[in-house]
Amino acid sequence: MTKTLPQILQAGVQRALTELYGVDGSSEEITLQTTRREFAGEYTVVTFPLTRLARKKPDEIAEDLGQYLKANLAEVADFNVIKGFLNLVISDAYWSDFLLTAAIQEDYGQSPARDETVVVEFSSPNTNKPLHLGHVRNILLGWSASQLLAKAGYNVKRVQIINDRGIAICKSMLAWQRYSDGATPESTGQKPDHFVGDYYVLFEQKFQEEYQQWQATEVAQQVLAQHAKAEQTPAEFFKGFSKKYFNDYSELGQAAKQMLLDWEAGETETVALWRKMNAWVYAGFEETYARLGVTFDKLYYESETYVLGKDMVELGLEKGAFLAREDGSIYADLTDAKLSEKTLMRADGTSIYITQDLGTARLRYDDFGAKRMIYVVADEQNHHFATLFELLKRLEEPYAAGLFHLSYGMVDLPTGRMKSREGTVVDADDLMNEVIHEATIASQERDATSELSTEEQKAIIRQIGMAALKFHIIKVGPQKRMTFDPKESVDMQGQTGPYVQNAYVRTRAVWRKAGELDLSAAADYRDLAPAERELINQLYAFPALVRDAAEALDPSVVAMYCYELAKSLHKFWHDHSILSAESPAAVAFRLQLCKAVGNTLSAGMNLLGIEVPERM
RNA sequence: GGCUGUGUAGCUCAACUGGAUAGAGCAUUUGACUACGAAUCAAAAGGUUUCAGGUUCGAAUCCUGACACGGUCACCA
Repeated sequence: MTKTLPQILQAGVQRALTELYGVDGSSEEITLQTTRREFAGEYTVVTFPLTRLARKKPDEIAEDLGQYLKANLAEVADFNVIKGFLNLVISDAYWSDFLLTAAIQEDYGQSPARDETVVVEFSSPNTNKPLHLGHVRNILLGWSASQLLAKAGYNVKRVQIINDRGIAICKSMLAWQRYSDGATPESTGQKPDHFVGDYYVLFEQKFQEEYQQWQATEVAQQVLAQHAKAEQTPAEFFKGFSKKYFNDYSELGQAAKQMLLDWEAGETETVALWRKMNAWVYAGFEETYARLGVTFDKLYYESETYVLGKDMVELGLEKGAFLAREDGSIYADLTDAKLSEKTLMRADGTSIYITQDLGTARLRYDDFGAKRMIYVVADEQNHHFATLFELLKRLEEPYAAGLFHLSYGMVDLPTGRMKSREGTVVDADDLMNEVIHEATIASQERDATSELSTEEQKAIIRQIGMAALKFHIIKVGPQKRMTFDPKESVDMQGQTGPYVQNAYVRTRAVWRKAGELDLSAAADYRDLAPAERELINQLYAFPALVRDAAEALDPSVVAMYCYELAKSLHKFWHDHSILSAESPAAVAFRLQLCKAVGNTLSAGMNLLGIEVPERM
């Protein structure tokens, strides 16, 4: 392994401190950062922290260090001092050599494989309705995170747990049973997950109707009189009462709950219906996943995992990690970990939601031997995962230290929060159709691919539309709650996916035009232009950036990087000729530069799950 | 109320984890296609980083306290 520039410079400064001032500079006191764009140079030493050691003024230290580094390090060609900041200019020879030997490699940025498996769980939908915008953010994050980890050398397993049982799917089932008249996705021509989702919506409608009628009854008025607070209007009260109504009064609620019981009892007809409707949903999901370009290594089904975990609770009890109450229920006291008491098993021996998560974690460890597992789940479940991880830690599970909740903010619309009950949910399929539609219009205006077949054109347009959508979502840091404006998501100019794609397309176009050329002269090229230095410098940052992003599980930094690199390419393109450059050396060098930039843009976008077309 | 996240240009987001004059895009105004692709480039304008203290050479970033908006605090999933 050759040393990186920061390592070389750091060591150089350390030696300089010893030789010039006779002091030992520890690496913490040497702050090295990349130089801001408005100054000459690529790396900057901040000398303020060194004043105590050297007992000199910051700018004098900077001057001393600059002289020393320029004289003693081949990599440092020049320097300038502004206040206490020492800006170092790296030599053209170093950059040129780096570009032609390292950055040009096909797999540039790929870390060597390590013998460590990471499981990434994402998407994990319910099966009662189709995927929506919230899932899209989840899926993009999960996919990118897994790509990043793979690029960083990990062996990655992508999984999801499909929430295929429970009251929600029973609602869809019941509504279908009562109101469908035997309709199927085939008979109506609908996408099958949408078909099922429509019955879920229908159930809610029918339930609301029933609820409305009930509110006029005497029973309802009695309930109102007894339970409503002083300042509540009847409408307000009934709004909050709907869950209780569902459980205690509703005929539809009773029927749905009965269906759940039948399912748990393995009643044949119910199970058959459940199978049929879930099969429809899976067919629909598969299509959506395919359009999004994601795949999974293993699917877990809640219907199979929901019974797991009980043995672990028992084990925890034996170990003394968990406690039993007088009624026989089992709980964990997590108050010393700033969490609350958490019940893990009811007195009747039935389990709680979190119990199955214990079991599923163990199941995955057994399946993959992974000591790191990442759960991509929205931040509304922060507390749940904090609890889950604490429990696994107390059970002394071997993978407990490697658990991570990749928590992300939920997606709002400009009009506010998405609410399925109010019908404001943005459907994933509709969204994709919309961006592809916009890409079609934009493409027609430009007419740059008309010599290609219709098939090829459609494929490119799909890639452009999906790039716009994905980039728009993934560029926002995960932790941040984001506002999704559909109008902005179809933008194709400025800080967007298509902008990056366009930069890539340019690097390909110039190579197509170049044909067969002798590129050996590239190494003779001297006097790099600022735009060239900028590009190479950015390329240089890529591997470390990928490693950092993988460690932080933050794809948004990769998105910003791709944008910045594309921007530099566009500027370079505008300022310099490539094929008619001033010398054969310049032509060759710039072509190689284009190749390296193109490769890196492609690799970066691939990390985000975004394809780059050859033309657009 | 406890815990937790967020608050930066009109809008959507950055800021290398304490460094230089807080940066991009969109929108607005203006300029550049007879060039290897204008889905591009260049320029203007836009800020008391929610507020008040503190820590130090230096704060959007760290600490304290407010304020605003989310989330969460089940023997629900």
